[in-house]
Amino acid sequence: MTSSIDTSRVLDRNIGIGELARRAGCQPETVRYYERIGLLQNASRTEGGQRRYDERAVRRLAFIRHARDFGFSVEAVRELLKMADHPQMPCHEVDAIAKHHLEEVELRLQRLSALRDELRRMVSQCAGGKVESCRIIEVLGDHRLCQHEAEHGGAGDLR
Amino acid sequence: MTSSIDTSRVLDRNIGIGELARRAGCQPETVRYYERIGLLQNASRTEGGQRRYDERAVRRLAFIRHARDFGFSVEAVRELLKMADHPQMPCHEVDAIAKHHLEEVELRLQRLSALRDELRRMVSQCAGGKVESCRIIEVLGDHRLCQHEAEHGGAGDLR
DNA sequence: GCTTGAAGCTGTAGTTGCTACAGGGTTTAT
DNA sequence: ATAAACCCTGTAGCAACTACAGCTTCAAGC
Repeated sequence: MTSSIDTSRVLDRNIGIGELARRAGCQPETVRYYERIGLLQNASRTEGGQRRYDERAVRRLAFIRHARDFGFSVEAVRELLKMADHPQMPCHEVDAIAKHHLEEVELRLQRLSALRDELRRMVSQCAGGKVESCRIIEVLGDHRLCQHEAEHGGAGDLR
Repeated sequence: MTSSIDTSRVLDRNIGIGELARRAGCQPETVRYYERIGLLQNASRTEGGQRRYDERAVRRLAFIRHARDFGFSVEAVRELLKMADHPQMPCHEVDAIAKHHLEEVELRLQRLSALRDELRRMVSQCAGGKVESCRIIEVLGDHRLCQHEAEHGGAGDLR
């Protein structure tokens, strides 16, 4: 929170990339990266060429970081920003992006919990003897030992 | 010479990279990649320089793919293979790798389900009006609107 | 005004685990 | 002999940063 007495005018254009990054919870490199890929517009510069930011930039970067933390892809964030920049637009697109993302998250959750079950089973069945008779190695070596069969060709991106 | 009686000997060394890949559920490029990074040993070659595999290679590749599908990193797979190659070793290391992986999966599950809840909340609260009053944009713009507070600096890798 | 240490600059390369070419050569069946 | 299918190497690309190297600038203290 900007507990400001005045400072606003002085500080406003006086935020360096380090402080900006710290306040939004990322690295300066990430900020420069976002600028390079166009999520942040080119910052104003000092005479010496260093970037200087204001509070608006802090909010924008925080928005980006927050959306990224929510797992939105950079491209989705780009869309969301575009919409956030145009408050008069109807928001069904925002909604669509979020819903689509929600679906993907739910899918990943399903896969991941199936994976967890299988791992638990593997781990619990390992008697702790020799590799020869290790249940984990066995299961990994023989797909038929898996409990759930679906998508046998590969679990896809189950990160 | 190639009398059809013992196909096993003839066929055994006669698996091309395409068939190998198909049987293990991946692409030829992936096989070459695994060879390059040392997960698969250098294949024997025909006079013309094409790779030829046997059944053992099929099993090894299937093991790798299966472990990867389980979300084990390539480095973890490398360890697991080393151990699978030495059946007389005690298997507690295998167990440790699997347990460690299980923990990570469970952590990801927790984060992901928190994320799902938040997304559901966001989506359900969006009234479908203008972006101006869009709950989703609001939540993304203001971290304090999140329900769960933990790890406020960023959710880390919550894919 | 000068010095010093922290912070910032650009550009490039690395990360993970593949995938996708381009531009050739080989195998196999007919 | 020829055509189709397969395979080769090497390089570049993907996402989303991160990590340098080798330099310059800024801000604060004296």
